[in-house]
Amino acid sequence: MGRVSQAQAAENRERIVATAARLFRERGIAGVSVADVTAEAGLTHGGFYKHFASKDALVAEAVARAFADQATAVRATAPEPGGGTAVRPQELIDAYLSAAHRDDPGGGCPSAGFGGDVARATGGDATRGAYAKGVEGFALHLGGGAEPDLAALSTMVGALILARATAGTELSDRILAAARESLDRPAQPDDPLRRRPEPEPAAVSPAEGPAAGE
Amino acid sequence: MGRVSQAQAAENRERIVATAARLFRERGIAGVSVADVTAEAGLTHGGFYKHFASKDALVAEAVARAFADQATAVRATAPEPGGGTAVRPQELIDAYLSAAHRDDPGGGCPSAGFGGDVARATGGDATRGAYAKGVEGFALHLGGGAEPDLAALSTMVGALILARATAGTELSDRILAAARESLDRPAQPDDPLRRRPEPEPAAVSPAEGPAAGE
DNA sequence: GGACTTAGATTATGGCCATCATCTAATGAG
DNA sequence: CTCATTAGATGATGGCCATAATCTAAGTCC
Repeated sequence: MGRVSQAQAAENRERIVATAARLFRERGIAGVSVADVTAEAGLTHGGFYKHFASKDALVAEAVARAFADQATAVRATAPEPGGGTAVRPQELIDAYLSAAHRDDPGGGCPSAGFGGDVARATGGDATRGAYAKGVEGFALHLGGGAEPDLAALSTMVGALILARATAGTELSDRILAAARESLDRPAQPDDPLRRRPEPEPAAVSPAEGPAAGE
Repeated sequence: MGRVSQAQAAENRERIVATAARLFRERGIAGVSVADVTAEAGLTHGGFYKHFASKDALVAEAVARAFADQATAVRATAPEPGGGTAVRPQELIDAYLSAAHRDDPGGGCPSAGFGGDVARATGGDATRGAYAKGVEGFALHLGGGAEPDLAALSTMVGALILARATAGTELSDRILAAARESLDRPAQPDDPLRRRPEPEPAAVSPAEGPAAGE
C-alpha cells in the first residue's frame, strides 16, 4: 500500500509503541522481533524504520511508555491527587501482589517486566535512563510521595518476578501471600529493633561468598 | 579431533554445564547460543548433541547446577551445619546485597539471575521444576532452616534485580542500602502492628488497576 | 489539479541460530 | 593387537532476524 494520512501514521506509530510495551514485557525484549511487533500492530515490518532508528530506539520508547501508563493508572487510585499520603497505599499493594497481576505481565509493572532485560542492556543509555527514572517514580508513589520506598518496591518486584517464575506451583501463591503479609505493616523508622545486633564486618567474600557458586 | 577418554568427556560435559550456568545468568538464556557455550568451554558446537538432547535440556541442567552451587556456598557459612539458626544470617544478607554481588550476575544468585527468563519458560517443566525447587531451598536457608522466609527472599531478589538494572546510577546503591536496612530487623510474628488497619476489599480491578497501563 | 513527498508494502541482504549428517581419530573391550 | 565404538570437529540446512533498498499509491502543498 502507498501512503497514509499524517494522523493515521501517528496513530500507527503509537500502536507500535503500545504493542511493543506489551510484547516486550510478555516475552522479553530478545524474544520479540521487529516483525512481531509490527505484525501485531497490523502492519508489516517494512515501514518500521521510517518511524524508529532501530529496535533499540523502540525499546527505549516502549519502556518509557510502560512507566508512563503505570504512573497514570497509579495516580487514578491516589487518595490525594496533588498531595501525598503518609502510609503505603494498601490497595495498590494488594492489586500488585495479586494472581491477576502475576498472570498479566504484558500489562503489568514495568519495573518487574523489564528488570531482567534492562540489566543486560541491549540498547544504550536511553533505555536504562528511562527505566531508572520510571523505577524511582514508582518508588516515590509507594513511599506516599514524600520519599521513595525502595525497600517496599524491592519486595514487591521480587515477589512478582518469583511468583511468575514459579507460576503453576503452590509456591507461587505462597510468595505473593508472604510479601503481602510483610508489607502489611508500614516501616517504623524509630523502631529500636531495627538496629542490628553486632556490626561485625562480614566474614564472607562476596565474590565467592554465599551468593556465588562454582 | 577424534575421540577422547570417558573421563575427559565427562569433564567436558561438566564444563559445558558450568559455563552455561554462568553465561545464562550473565547474558540471559536467549542471549547465549549453544555455540557460545561450547566455545567458552573450549569445544566446538558439533559434539554438543552427543551430550544434551537440546538447548532446553542444557538450560534445565544449568539451572539445577546453579542452585546446587549456591546451596553449597551457603551451607559453608551456616553457623550450624546440621541444625538451623533462629535468626536470619546477617552475613549472608550483607553479601547478597553488596555491590560485588550486583556486579557478578554470572556467579550470583540463580533466583535473581534466572528469574525473568524462567518466567518465559523456554523449556518445558524440567527447567521450571528445578527453579522452583531451588528457590524454595534458598528461602529455607533464609528462614534459618525452619520454614522458608519468602518475604525476605522477595526483598533480596527484587533489590538485586533492580540494582542491576539501574547499575551505574546512584539509585542502584540506594536500592541495596534500603533493602539491607529493611532486612536488618528480623520478622516479629506477634507484632500487633502487623495487623492491617481496615480489611476493606480492594476497590481496584487488578487487570487494569494500579499496576496496569494502557 | 499537478508535482512533490512519504507511509507502508515488497523484497533483498548478511548474519546468526538450533539442529543434524558426516567425517576422523583415539579409546577401550576382547 | 585389532576393531567396533564414540567424542568431538567440520560443515550443511532451514529458519529467523535487524536493517535497508526499492516500489507504489496516496496525502500534502502550492
